[in-house]
Amino acid sequence: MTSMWNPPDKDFFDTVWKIVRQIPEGKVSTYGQIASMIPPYEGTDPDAHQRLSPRWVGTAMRKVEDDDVPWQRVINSQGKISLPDQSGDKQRRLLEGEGVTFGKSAKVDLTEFGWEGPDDEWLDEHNLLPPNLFLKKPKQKPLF
DNA sequence: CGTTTGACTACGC
DNA sequence: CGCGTAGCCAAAC
Repeated sequence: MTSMWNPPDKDFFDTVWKIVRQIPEGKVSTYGQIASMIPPYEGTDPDAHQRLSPRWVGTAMRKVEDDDVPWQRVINSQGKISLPDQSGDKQRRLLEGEGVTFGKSAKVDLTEFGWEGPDDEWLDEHNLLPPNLFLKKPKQKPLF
């Protein structure tokens, strides 16, 4: 039930779009990183604090209609584009037009182009969490 | 109202 | 590195 969300937003699509609008030109973020910024919410089991699955960030990108949401700046955790070839090419061209470069295996170097997230003040204003930059094991160095 | 569906990810080879 | 797989979970149907 959407009313049980911690943030005041009515549904998580708005929250996802709001975050994606903060990604600056020339930078990229990942589905998992965006998802990690949204606080846990109460699921059907009150004890289980659920987090938004990165899949839903992808779903939110698919539903983007407003031109002010830079959907092309969200790629997957491998640094690659998660779209069928034709649309993927469009996304790649858009990013290249912003200065993002693709290396071997059509991968973006996240250490160079990865967005580190909004500043603390913005996060606080919107009741969101700092992005989890530790993509794999908790005690690992951040990937970017 | 139950089933299917992903613009995902971590992990094991 | 690449590839397959299990888990993911609200929305769409």
